[in-house]
Amino acid sequence: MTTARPLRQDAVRNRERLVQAAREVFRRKGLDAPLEEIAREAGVAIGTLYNRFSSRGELVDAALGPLAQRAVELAERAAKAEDPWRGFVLFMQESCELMADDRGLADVHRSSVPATPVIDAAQKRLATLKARILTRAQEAGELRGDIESPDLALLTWAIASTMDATRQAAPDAWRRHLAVLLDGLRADAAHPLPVPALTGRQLRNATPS
Amino acid sequence: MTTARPLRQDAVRNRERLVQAAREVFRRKGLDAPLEEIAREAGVAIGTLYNRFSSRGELVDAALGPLAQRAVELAERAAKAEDPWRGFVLFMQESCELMADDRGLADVHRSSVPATPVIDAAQKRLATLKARILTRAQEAGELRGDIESPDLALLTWAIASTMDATRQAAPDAWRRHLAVLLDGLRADAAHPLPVPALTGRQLRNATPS
DNA sequence: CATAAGTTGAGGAACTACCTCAGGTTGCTT
DNA sequence: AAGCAACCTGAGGTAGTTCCTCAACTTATG
Repeated sequence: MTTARPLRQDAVRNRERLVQAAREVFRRKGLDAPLEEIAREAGVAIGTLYNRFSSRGELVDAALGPLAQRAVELAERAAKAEDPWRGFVLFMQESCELMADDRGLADVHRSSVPATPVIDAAQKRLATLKARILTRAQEAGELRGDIESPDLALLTWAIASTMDATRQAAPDAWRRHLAVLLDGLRADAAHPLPVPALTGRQLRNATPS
Repeated sequence: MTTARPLRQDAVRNRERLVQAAREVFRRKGLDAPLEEIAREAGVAIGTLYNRFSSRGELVDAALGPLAQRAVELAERAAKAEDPWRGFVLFMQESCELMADDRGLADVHRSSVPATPVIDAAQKRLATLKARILTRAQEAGELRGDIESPDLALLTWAIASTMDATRQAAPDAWRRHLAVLLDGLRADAAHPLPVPALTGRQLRNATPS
């Protein structure tokens, strides 16, 4: 086992600055933002970034861990809402709000992320909760029954795309998009769907933007 | 006025090959595909491409003109369908089918195109027809009344995104997405929308993917 | 103050795509 | 069939991006 020697104080400080900067840059530009920009934002040389984080993944983990946690907590709340349909709507809306505010977090939802332990765990947990939220709303008879988890993933994905497109011009435009989708997701609006849902495998094979 | 001397035969042949190749490559990769790939597909040197087409726009015009025309014809048919709602659904469905088959054409719908005369004209015509199709369906009481043209543009955009994502893994997945959207667009499914629609200006300022 | 830990940032490597132009080839005219 | 202009070719220059390294310098710490 590797005995980790404590970091020097300036190194600790720089690490913290880098994490902050990464959070901010990822928020603005998504998880594939140039690392050099993060170093600049942190007021630190690029070499220092590579000293502290040997890969983008480590930095993503450090920066997005807390945020991903918030997304999970949100899902947990929604999964235990008294009214299953309201829980579903709540989840969709607040997830989207988080995504609208943070491109990096949107990348997590879209799974367009370099796999990292922390993010992976959050995604797994999210997947479970999403399935529960969906099933509950269906069993309550409010959410249409022919929708499956992968559909939800795809729709979320689509909303993330309109967000990316309209973020500058009209930061709230996605709310209309989501509202129309939600209306289409109600059981009483349902007309038969033309093709079967994606399998999990197909969804994983879907290429991020 | 410039007297255009006729092209030499080999030049004519190469030009035609380039247009064919461009159609194919744009179809697969979208309108920002590398020009070198088009030249390769045409079995012609890159210099020749630049001899025949001084800009990407000219090539786009030559390659997509006919296809854009088809999209317009489709809209014209839909705009004069006996049943306005069926016309609307038809338009959405067939437009999406064209987009699913041709990434380049999807770029036209998304307006993520270097402005060219031919494409511009097609887009203008399409915009008019779309507005008519929408209005008719609304006046028939089938399409929800709180939807406006820019909404439609955004939704089409979103579907194009899911297409891009799932094209390989599940080429028909977008049909489910569209179906849910259409259900949400019916007048009898409508719940009030939370924010105003995009203005035309905002839509134009929206950034392509 | 000695030393190891840490920082720095210019610079090399690897892509990608664009566009040019000198030199070779070929169609077309007479 | 000769000669010329039109055409084709593709290596190579330009430009932008991002990644990552490392020798030289600085500084925290015991």
